[in-house]
Amino acid sequence: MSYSIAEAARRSGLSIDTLRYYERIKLLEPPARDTAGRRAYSEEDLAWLSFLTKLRTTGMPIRRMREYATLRRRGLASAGRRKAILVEQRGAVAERIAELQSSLEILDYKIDNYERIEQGAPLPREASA
Amino acid sequence: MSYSIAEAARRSGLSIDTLRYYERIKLLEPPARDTAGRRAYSEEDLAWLSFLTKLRTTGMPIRRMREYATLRRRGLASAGRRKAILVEQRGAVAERIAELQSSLEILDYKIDNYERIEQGAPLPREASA
DNA sequence: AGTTGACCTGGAGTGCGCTCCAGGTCGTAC
DNA sequence: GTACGACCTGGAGCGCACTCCAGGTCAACT
Repeated sequence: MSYSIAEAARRSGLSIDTLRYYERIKLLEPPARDTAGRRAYSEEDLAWLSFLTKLRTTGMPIRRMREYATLRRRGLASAGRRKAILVEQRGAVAERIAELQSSLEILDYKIDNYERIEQGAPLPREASA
Repeated sequence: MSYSIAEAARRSGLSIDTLRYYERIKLLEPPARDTAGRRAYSEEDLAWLSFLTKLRTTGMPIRRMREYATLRRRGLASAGRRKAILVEQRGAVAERIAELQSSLEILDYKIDNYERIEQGAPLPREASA
């Protein structure tokens, strides 16, 4: 079974333009083509795309995904370096989560202040609100 | 007490260029000037800058921060709308945390696979690794 | 009086990650 | 045989958040 670019876009959640863009910048290996020269994505292509979109969600820059993609093409021998990239990214994600959690507290605090203002309480000392 | 732009940069963690940029785009009210026309940031300016950098950490786009900054200039009457912005941002941050947490799990799973490969285990079925 | 260094302005340039466009080719439906 | 719609290519354009630069002013130090 293979998929047109429109289908691949639908399934991956990426736009058609983005799929072609990812191919240009070598995030994707060029998919097969049908007799008319149109792209025909395989299940495997879609699995890779799905993984890529997950990496993107982690905030990994395209440059780094490209590195990973290149290593992947080199096969098993590159497994160690691919793992290292994922481990590094896991660290970055954990840090970002911590950062967001602490900014959540700040937001809560500020929102609280606004609620007190609504209830007619005095303004907080700091004027940065 | 007031601070030179270099001091303000050091204290806020922003670059001098970014401070001038934020002023240009109206995220900051123009700070006072000394007799030579150089910017002199007040404590209050720094407090606002510190809050801005926190909003930035939450991933709030500058456009939205500008909106907040504009409302702030309107004073107490705008408190409700400012609160709404913060509440919305809190929601966005919570969502982003959830997203990152689920991608952490995916990373863990992938890293696990690589560890099994290192131990000579068979490759996972899916080829997207 | 001259040099230094921090600052000033207006404007151009950068890297990222897409997104859009013009002009063209195919296969299918009428 | 022609109209349509999906696809193709190469390349330009865009929004974001800075970052850098040239050319100039000013106060302080030697």
